[in-house]
Amino acid sequence: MTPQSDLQVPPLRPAVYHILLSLAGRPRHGLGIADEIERASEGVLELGPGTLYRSLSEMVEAGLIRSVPAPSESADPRRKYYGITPEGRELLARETARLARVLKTARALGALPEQA
Amino acid sequence: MTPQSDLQVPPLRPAVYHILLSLAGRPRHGLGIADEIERASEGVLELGPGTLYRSLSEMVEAGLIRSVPAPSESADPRRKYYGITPEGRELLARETARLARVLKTARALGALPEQA
DNA sequence: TTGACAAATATCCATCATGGATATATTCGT
DNA sequence: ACGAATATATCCATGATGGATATTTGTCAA
Repeated sequence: MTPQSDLQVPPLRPAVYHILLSLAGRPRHGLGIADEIERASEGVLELGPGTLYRSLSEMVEAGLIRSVPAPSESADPRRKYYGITPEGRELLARETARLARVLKTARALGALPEQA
Repeated sequence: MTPQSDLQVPPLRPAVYHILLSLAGRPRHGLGIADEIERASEGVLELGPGTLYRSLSEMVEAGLIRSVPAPSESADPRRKYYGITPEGRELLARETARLARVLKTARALGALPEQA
């Protein structure tokens, strides 16, 4: 009965978190987001088109990201660019802080191959 | 056709990762694992009984954890204790290292409320 | 000791997130 | 202008999750 995922509070779904992260630096368009996520994760994370465009719609609806005009350099008008909103940045910060606490715990337990 | 989750390679499902983490320090029994995860995450992460016992079975099957004799202090023979295996510890280290890289990226983008 | 309650494990089911296939439109290169 | 490629969008089968429920077993007090 209660919704399973709020999209507004941690823990964030991995797709939502990595989309926010990929937009933290600068606006990107749909496939550019997917490419950046795959690049940054060294191929470990792949975002299918279903998850990608569904997540983008939900995140716009939730006010985490919004449509922005295309950067002048890009001429292809098919691309829809998205930028992170202050709300999205706030949520990204909260989830990142949570991850940092998890990692701190893991480090304290010696759950790392080396000091990273 | 290809299995969606391998359970042997990152990215790990959150349930599997946190179970491994909760067992890194010492063996625990089923509900003790769930309690520890909820405690360590300050109530953010909850593990339902479905996910808990299903994950435990899969992880034993995959050789990530194994049944261990109960610590002497505990008298209740209903409890089944699990300990992490070397394979589980190795996987935990790999996934933790991946998280560390994600966090490093997030920090570089200023996606943290403060230095944590 | 016995009866009531609580704890622990286990299974079932509805819901929802995911990835890939597919569809559609539009642009680019030649 | 035409074919190929790009980008977005939707659909569907699969799988992961949480909670309800079931079952067993132990604890505790009277």
